[in-house]
Amino acid sequence: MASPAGLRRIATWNVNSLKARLDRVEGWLGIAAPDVLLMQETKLADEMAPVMPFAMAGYELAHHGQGRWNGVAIASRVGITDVVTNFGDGPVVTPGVGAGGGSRDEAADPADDGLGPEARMISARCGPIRVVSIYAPNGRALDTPFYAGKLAWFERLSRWLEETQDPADDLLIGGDFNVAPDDLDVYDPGAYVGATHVSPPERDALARLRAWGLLDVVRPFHPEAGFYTWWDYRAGNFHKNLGMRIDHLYASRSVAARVVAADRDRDARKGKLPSDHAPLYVDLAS
DNA sequence: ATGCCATACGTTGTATGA
Repeated sequence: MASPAGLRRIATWNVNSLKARLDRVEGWLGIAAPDVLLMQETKLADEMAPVMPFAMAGYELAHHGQGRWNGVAIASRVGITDVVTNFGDGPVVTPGVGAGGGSRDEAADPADDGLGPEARMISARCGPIRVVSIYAPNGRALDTPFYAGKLAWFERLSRWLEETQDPADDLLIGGDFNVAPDDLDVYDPGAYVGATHVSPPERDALARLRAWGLLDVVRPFHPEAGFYTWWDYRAGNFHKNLGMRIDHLYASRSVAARVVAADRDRDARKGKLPSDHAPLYVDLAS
């Protein structure tokens, strides 16, 4: 009799280019041995996704990218089925715009570079649960259309959950939310007054996700200050632990009840040419 | 020391990141 699919560890990592980081990601798979790895900022087109290197490591790879910016992926060694990208909205076709161009709709998508909608969401069933890998927009500054676009993107995420998912099911959503939910998640809250990542509307967007039926499954295991997932490359901020906790793993109640440990791997942020984010992971009871 | 920015695209620099 086959044992149930062994899903013990789920991780998320903003790799800041999967092409540039492939060796480090492969190395980390060998060290941390996650069963599922959610990735963000792969910065690859789908046809450039490193399917074979992941296969050699024992993982199937589902990738949703656009090329130069953004890009999200799921690697799994417990199966990948029922993949959904971009909330199932599919490619956006602007009516009346031919190959020769046409006016861009800045209000609808301020970051639209003409290469299609930004690749910021991919979801799949991996063994017994559905996972979602997300890369929320940065927002840049509060008085820009990019900030409004960030809030609209979170609304789209909430609406997708509300319309297509059931909080009673086994679900985990992880990634780079680009929001620090609490002042404890910022090295210097005073330095971030009036900035993105900490504004009440952004924090409300995360609260709406929790209200739908998701729980932060990392913070309960690490209530301490200074538990960050991102550090600016510049000014030795990593080495001074001047960072923010903006990567998160949120789980439905049934999954959250099975989480027995959570941590981030600061070692993966060390050394030459690291990502500016550390991987974050949870362990589930069998 | 964990050690003082990195990515892609492209060209002598620009956009982006958070």
